[in-house]
Order: sequence, then structure tokens, then C-alpha cells
Amino acid sequence: MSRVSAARAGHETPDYADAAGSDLRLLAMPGHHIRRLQQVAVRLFVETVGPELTPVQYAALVAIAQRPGAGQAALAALIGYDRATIGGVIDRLEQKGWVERKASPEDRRLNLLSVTAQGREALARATPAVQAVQEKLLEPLEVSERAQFERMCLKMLAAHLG
Amino acid sequence: MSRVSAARAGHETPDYADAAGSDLRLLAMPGHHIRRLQQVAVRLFVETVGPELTPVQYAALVAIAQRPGAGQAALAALIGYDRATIGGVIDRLEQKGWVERKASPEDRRLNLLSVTAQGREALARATPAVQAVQEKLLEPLEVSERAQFERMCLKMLAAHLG
DNA sequence: TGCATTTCGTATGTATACTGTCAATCTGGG
DNA sequence: CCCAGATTGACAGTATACATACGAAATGCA
Repeated sequence: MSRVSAARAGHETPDYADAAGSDLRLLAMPGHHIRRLQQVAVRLFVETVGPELTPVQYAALVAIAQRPGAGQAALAALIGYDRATIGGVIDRLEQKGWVERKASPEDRRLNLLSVTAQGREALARATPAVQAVQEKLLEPLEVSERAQFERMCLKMLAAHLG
Repeated sequence: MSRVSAARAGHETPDYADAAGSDLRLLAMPGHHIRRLQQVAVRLFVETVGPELTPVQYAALVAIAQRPGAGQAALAALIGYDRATIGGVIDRLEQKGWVERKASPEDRRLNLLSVTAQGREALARATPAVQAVQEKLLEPLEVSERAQFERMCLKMLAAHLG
């Protein structure tokens, strides 16, 4: 009800209030549902964590913190983003003073990435809220279903990403 | 291996090849997995259906075909897009000659939407491939798991979208 | 060693997404 | 009938996503 995008999208009951009754063929479309779940996840993230850090920026920050000294391409491979996209993400993290780019002495094509002290603080500050987002997201499921859902996601990703 | 983005993202084994062995905290993140699944779904869609029609454009076309005479806001509510996004989607469908905008006589704010004959043909042409995408997407799961996955997605969407 | 191939980061162009804002328009209450 | 408030579609601005292409730089192989 008080949901943000619900207000913008209008209150015309969408196809999920009574999934059985609707004849919208989109209902048998896992691709469509995954898209909408993604939207829900992002909205929950912004509502819970705040606008300072996007889901993508958080993932990048975690990955850089765990693999300091990686180049942008390696980072992109790690979290599944495109080389062309990661540049802008790093730009914005760098502007906030949370990440640093340093030229590599051995391979001058590489931007060695590292998290600053401020970046580490921001990460520590955001992490509890990020955990809360994951719980909220799965909350509608039974406890036993949550692990199942995770397992199925990983199974599909492993198969499709090789 | 021959996967498109795998080549672009680099061959540095990502976190899904051996989910158990990696210490990347992103692994306990359903939000992150949903994002990656969405990427996989879009890639499968483009590979299978072709570049003429995006997933979003297909969903819009289906919705307009089923609710002719709806305005853009009603359409957005139906498929869960933003009012600001749907305008551009309709623009591109209109450029292809698959959708028409007509001013409503009763309410001059509304753009009444309808699918053209060509649009209906494009829809009929694309639909089998779109079905194939859904099957490919769920293929890594056991047959019994596929319905479960769908059910869980709908459960979460119903709860979060009210 | 020399050069074709590959890789890296960047830039460009297209397509979602969503926030905020605006003019035009409709609606309800007085 | 008139005006306050809500709705509609458009637009600007920001942030993913990805294909393509480019220069710089590293690599491999003859």
C-alpha cells in the first residue's frame, strides 16, 4: 500500500493479487517473475540501506575488499558485471572516497583497486542493513523454503554460467 | 564456455563454479542471485528470440494485446513498470509499427494503446521462442522443483507487492 | 626478435529502471 | 460553476546493463 512504486504505477490491482483469476499469460513466465523480484529486491535495498549505496556498489565494495589489488576486469568477472559497466560503478565509489584506483607497475593496463579506510567504514555501516534486506526478501517464504529457494537459484546459476 | 558474457567477463572462475569453496560473502545473498538470474534470463531471451524484441517490449506487447484501450499508466501497473519507463518502451514499439497511441476522446490525458496487425504477427512469431526461453531457464532444476520455484516467486511477489 | 593476437580500460549508443518535476487535464466539494 | 487536489504523460537526471569499437599494452608464437 504505502509502497513507493505502487503509488507511481497506480493502484489498478496488478496480476499478483489474484494470480489464479487473471488470464495474463505473463503469469507462466519465470523470466518475468525474476524481473519483478529483482525490482522488489532493489526497492527493499534502497529503503533499508539508504540511497548512499546501491546494490551494485555494495557488491563491488565487498568484492574489492576481499580481493584487493584486482583489476576491473577481474572484479567484473567475480561479481558478474560487464567490463563496460564496472567503470562507472568504480567512478562513483571513487568519488565517494571509498575506493582507489592505482596503476599497476607490472601491467600498465590494469587499475589496481583497493578499499579506503572510509570505504571499510561505509561497508561496516551498511552490512547489517544489507543482511536485513535479504531476510525481508525471503520473509514471505516458510523457513524451510528459504534454503530451497537459495539452492535452486545457485543450481540455475551454476548451470547457466558454467 | 561459449557463453557471451563469460568471454567478456573473463575466465577467472567466478563464485558459482564451486560455491562451497568460495568465501565471497555475496554467496548468502538472494538479492545478488536474483540479479544474476535476471541477467541470465535476459541473455537467454536475446539469444533465443532475437534482438528485434526485448523482454520488456514483449511483456508490454502481450499486455496491450490483452487490454486494448488502456492508458500508459494502467499498462505500467499491469506489468509492473514505472510510468517514466513505459513511455520509451511504447516509443520503440510504435517506431516498429507494432503499437498505436490514440488520444482518448473522454479523457484527453490518456494515450489509448492498441496492437497493430503487424504487432500481432510479431507477437505470434516471438511467442514460441519466448516459451522456449522459460523452459531453458528452469532446465537445470528437477521437474518437481520447477513448479516449486514458480510458486515461491509468486508467493514473494504477492507479499511484497500487496 | 617481430608481429599477430589478446586483454585492459574507456567511450559511444541503446535499453531499462526510478526519482523528481511539470503542464495539461480531470474530479470532487462547496 | 470554481477551485484544490489528484492523475496522466513527458522530460531531465542518475544508475545499471550490454554490444561494439578503440588505443594502449602485454603475450605468444614463428
